[in-house]
Amino acid sequence: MDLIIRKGLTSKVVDILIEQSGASSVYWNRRYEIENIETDTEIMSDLKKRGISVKSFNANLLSEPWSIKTKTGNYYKVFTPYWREAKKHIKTEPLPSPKNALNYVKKLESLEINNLNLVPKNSNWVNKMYPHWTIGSKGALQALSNFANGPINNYGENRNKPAIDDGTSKLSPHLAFGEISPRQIWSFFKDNLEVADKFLTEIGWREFSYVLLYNNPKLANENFKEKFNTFSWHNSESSLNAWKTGNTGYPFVDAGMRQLWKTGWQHNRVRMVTASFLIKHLLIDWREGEKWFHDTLVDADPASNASGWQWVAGSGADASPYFRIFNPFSQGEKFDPEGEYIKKYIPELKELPKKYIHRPWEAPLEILQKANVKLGENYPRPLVDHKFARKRALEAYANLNTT
DNA sequence: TTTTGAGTTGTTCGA
DNA sequence: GTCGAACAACTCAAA
Repeated sequence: MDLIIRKGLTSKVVDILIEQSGASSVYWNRRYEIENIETDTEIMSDLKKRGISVKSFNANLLSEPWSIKTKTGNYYKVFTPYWREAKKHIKTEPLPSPKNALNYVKKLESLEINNLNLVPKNSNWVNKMYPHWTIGSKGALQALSNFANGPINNYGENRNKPAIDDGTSKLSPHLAFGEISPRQIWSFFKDNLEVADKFLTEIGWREFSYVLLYNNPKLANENFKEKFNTFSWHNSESSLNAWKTGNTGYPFVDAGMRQLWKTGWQHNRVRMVTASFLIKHLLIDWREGEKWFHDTLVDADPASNASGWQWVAGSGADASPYFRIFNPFSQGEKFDPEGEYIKKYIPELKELPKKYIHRPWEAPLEILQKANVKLGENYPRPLVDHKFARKRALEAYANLNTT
């Protein structure tokens, strides 16, 4: 059986395929963004009217977002009780493979994937990403097995250290593109649920994010908590650009933003720090960060990305408390004590001793000179003072409750 | 209906 | 250097 690739308006393409193949049934896997739900619902009802059998399935999630409910029948808005309940409903046994392979009556015409211009030709940024990822389900299964054969055992600790390359599973892009399903992952660990618990909880967050997105289709655009609608975000194109390009003057933040630009991915621990910096140190609207991450991440997921940004902003369900403002250099000192992560993505700082690598602005001039660091020239000074920014954010968030 | 306990990942300050 | 408390008030979920 071959994969048939077609291009065009979904409803039309499906019609043409039905006609060409003589199909009497159409099956697909469900999607959860509002536009896709609408498209799929429309096509489903149209096909049914014409006597064609239609079935849709869940291949993307462990549980359908509408299936896990509180005692009063509402969807969960707090992760911990959600996950406690959701875990009870997970079926660990995958379905058996079909007995008979599907056969087409005749061979159908297909577009060539290489002719679709899916990958930009006249740019070098895309080539930089290939070494970091093996695209496709083979790459996904390989990543899963590599992770299960070792790193999972130290996941609780190593997942917070961005310099450790295999501290996390790196499965996110494979999940985002459907190259692996969460049920395959669950089933893989079904005899070691205890060992994998911390990791599987992260899969749980992905599930929970889909519950939030399904029940709040505008999760990426509108504050989950309405009181945030009056928050007056700062509008600074130059600060936003400094953040995007990794030029805030805080090495841990900048390393993260440069990792994102270079590899299409950013370590989870660092995502929290860079997001917190944009929102709380710069007071820039979380939606700006959400958009940038959505554009640049190879694992960009409409549910996880939106709910993650709202969580950091404090505007989301079960959100991070207002006083949780990450310190952009002490996070680095804590989770990258040797500065290896910094050196990897900011080579300009690689000669700096670790004592100063997370806060070069405090280094004596002679040490900076010896390390060939010229603040304001080959590496920026801090965009904002941490103490000042922290106080300013706390006041802005306090205002939220009194207005 | 009311009550109760809890809520991913932090930082700072002062004893 | 270590440790506990404070940093607000609110909403959620279950008993």
